[in-house]
Amino acid sequence: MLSLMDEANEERADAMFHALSDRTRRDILRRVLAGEHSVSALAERYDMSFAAVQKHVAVLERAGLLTKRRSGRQQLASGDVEAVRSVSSMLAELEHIWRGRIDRIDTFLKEN
Amino acid sequence: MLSLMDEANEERADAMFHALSDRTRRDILRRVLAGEHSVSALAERYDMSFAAVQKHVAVLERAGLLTKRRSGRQQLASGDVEAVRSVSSMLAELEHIWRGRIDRIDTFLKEN
DNA sequence: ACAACATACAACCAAACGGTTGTATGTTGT
DNA sequence: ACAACATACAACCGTTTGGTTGTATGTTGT
Repeated sequence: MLSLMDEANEERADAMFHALSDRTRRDILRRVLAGEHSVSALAERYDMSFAAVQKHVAVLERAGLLTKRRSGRQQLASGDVEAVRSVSSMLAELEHIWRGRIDRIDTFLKEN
Repeated sequence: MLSLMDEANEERADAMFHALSDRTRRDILRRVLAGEHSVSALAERYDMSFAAVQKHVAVLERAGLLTKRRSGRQQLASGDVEAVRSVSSMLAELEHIWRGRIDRIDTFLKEN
């Protein structure tokens, strides 16, 4: 039960950090967090094929970092700030682990 | 000048997010944030070869997420919380971009 | 001195990644 | 109806990734 949820969380983490590990994808994410953009509007901004940009958008979508909604023949992509926050909270957990270590050191120093 | 700094930052971001995109590496990072561990002590914890774990440690080190110090024949790895914070601040920048969008929407709604 | 240990690194391999081109499927405007 | 547009997706290709084994180098304790 617990390990299954952890497994799912780790999988989400894998997908999110992987999605964020590419420059073009981070740039796309900035644009779609600032506002809705169609896939072709996004593609115009980069020096690569439409298909390449479309794949990057798909990676971000699979990671949950953006969602798409249809508007006529266009697919409008929009950044999901909640997903960004969930990545932040994973990092906050890491910082929390570190703080525990520092607290242990402080306690040791004060008691000796 | 500015673009060179951005280039360096993007490269750091690439390395950090890539380092964080692997389960085993995130787990290693948790351990070394909690306290110093030798590479072989870390390797004992995982169902893979010593060399594989050593490579994971090297990836985390190149990304600046951990540092090593020699102690006799051991190499003690320690997590760098500042690097974790710098990743957090990249995400905070994304959230800031999103907030700008929301503010623009709010302003529009109030003025109309 | 030397055996055991801790680490690093090269060479190799299958799988995944980031890009390409080409094709299929909807949607729009005339 | 149909030409143009917007998107999706398959097939392919060179590079990178995450793993392996084997070997070299340094350090320790007896």
